Amino acid sequence: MGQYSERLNGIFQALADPTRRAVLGRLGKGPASISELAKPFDMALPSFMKHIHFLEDSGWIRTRKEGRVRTCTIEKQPFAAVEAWLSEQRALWEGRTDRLERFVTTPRRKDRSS
Amino acid sequence: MGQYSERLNGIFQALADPTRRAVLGRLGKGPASISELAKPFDMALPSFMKHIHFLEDSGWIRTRKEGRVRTCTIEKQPFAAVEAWLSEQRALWEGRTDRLERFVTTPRRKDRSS
DNA sequence: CGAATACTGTCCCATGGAGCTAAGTATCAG
DNA sequence: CTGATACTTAGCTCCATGGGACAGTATTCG
Repeated sequence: MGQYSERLNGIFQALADPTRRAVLGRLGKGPASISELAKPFDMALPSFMKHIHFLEDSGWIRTRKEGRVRTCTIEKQPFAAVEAWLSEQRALWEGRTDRLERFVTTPRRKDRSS
Repeated sequence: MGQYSERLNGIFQALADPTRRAVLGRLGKGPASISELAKPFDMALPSFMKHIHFLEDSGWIRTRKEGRVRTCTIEKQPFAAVEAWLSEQRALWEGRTDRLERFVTTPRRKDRSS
C-alpha cells in the first residue's frame, strides 16, 4: 500500500501541469513527434522538452528517436497506478460512509463540472 | 475538455506529496484534528500545516475550528474530478486501442464498475 | 556540399514548494 | 491568574519547477 509512494509522486506531479495533461491528451489519440506535440503551445522548444522529459521520467510516456525525429507514445501503467490509488482511497471512504453521512448527504455547494 | 484545468493543477499537485497522500488516507477513515494528523510525521507543526493548507486550498479537505482544535474532514469532489480526467483519457485511449497494440501487449483490464 | 529541419545542451531567471526555528495568540484546565 | 495545549504567524533556507535565450549537433533535402 505504501512503497510505490515515490513513483506516485512523479506520476501525480506530472499531471499537475496543464501542458503535460494536454500532451497526454494528444498522445492518447496516438503517437506523435516532439515538434508536432509542441506546435499548439506557445513555448520555446527547450522549455517544452522539459515537460517531455518529465513525462518520460515519471513513466507516462516512452520516446524513441528515429533519424532526427523523436516519437512519443503514451504508457498505460501510470493510469493503473492512479486508479489503484483511487480505489484504495475509495475503499477507506466507503468503509465508513455511515459516519460521514452528516457531511456528504447534503447536496454539495460545488458544481459538478463533469 | 480543458477549462477546469486550473482546478486540476492543485488537485493533482496535492497528490504529488506522500505526506499529503497519507493525510488523505488517514482522513479517509474519518475526521481528525491537526495535531492528531501530524503525530505520525516527524515534522515541525508549521511545516505540516502547510500541507494542510495545501489540501484545503486545493479542495481535498475542509477544516473547521472549534475552540482551539481544528478538525479536518475529507472532501469527495476532487476524487470525482480525478476520475473524470481518467475517464476522458481512457476514452481517448480506447478509441484507438487497435493502433496501440504494438505497444500494449498486456491484457487491458477494463474499468471495474466505479 | 550547403541549407533547412528537428532536436539537444547549457545557462539564466523568477517563483514556489518543503522544510526549519522562534515567537505569538487563543483556548482550556486548575 | 497561571500554565499547558493547539495551533498560527513570521521569516529564513534550499532546491525544484517552469519559463526564456542562444548556440550546438545530427539528419535530411536540393
